[in-house]
Amino acid sequence: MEATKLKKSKQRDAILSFLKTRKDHPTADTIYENVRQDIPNISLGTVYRNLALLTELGEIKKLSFDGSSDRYDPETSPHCHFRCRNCGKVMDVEVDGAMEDILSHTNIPGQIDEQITVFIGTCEQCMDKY
Amino acid sequence: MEATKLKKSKQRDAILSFLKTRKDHPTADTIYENVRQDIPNISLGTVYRNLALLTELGEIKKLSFDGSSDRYDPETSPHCHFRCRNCGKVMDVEVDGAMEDILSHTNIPGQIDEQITVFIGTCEQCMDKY
DNA sequence: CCTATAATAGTAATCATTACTGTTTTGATA
DNA sequence: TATCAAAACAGTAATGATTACTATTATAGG
Repeated sequence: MEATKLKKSKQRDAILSFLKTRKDHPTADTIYENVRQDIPNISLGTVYRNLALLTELGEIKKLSFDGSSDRYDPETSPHCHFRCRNCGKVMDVEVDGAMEDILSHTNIPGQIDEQITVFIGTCEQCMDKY
Repeated sequence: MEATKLKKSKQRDAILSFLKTRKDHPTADTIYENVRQDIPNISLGTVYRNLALLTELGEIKKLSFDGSSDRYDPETSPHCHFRCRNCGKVMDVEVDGAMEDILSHTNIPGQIDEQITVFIGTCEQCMDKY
């Protein structure tokens, strides 16, 4: 399996630089709608293909949640997320040190590459509403 | 919103009791194929509807992963999972104490109902293969 | 038994994502 | 700068898991 040579594309650049302006983990469709402001005839397939490629290259992270579209995160350093089950919002969560601790408590056979932690609940704004 | 009165159904009982025999977190389709041995004309929609109902009742847990079908877990006490990115297998992981620790390291605004932790990597069997 | 309604089987629809196809862009080389 | 293979693209069709719909059947209270 030969490593295929990467060629630059303005579509990919636009997708990545748009994502870097956002802290709200947008979906492929949101990215599409926004990048379309600059590149009107970009196709949704191109957005998906480049998001997959960027994820593979480790430049971004893909976040999957129950029952909703995948989201994309420009922040690749280890951190975890909080998701509001009322409004669907996804926020970053700091967990200084705790991520390493958890590994010392487990006994998993095999090799661990990645750890995903998501807190599910109700965000402040949605708490205030009801 | 009136609480609708639950009526028993042999389909739901069969789904739940089948799931309780398994430790491998089967998908809706696997559950369907197995329950079909006993109830040949059960429909896939019935399986999905009852899995959703049982999840809502808190009798089982639904597990969502990137790129694959949802899985269902008869074990409702807090624990986390390991997923092999090679073969897709999902295993239970013990994390005595560590789950509580992580919360003390975070500072989330809002109310937390649930914490999901998944380790991604390569399982022992798949490591041996290559 | 009667009746209201929960639950069902079977099928159709939805929706996010991926695959396909013919065209355009990129970049290495002459 | 002209040539050429491969990467990337736009546009569209296909996929696959899940949900919604509809007419029928099963459940349970009076």
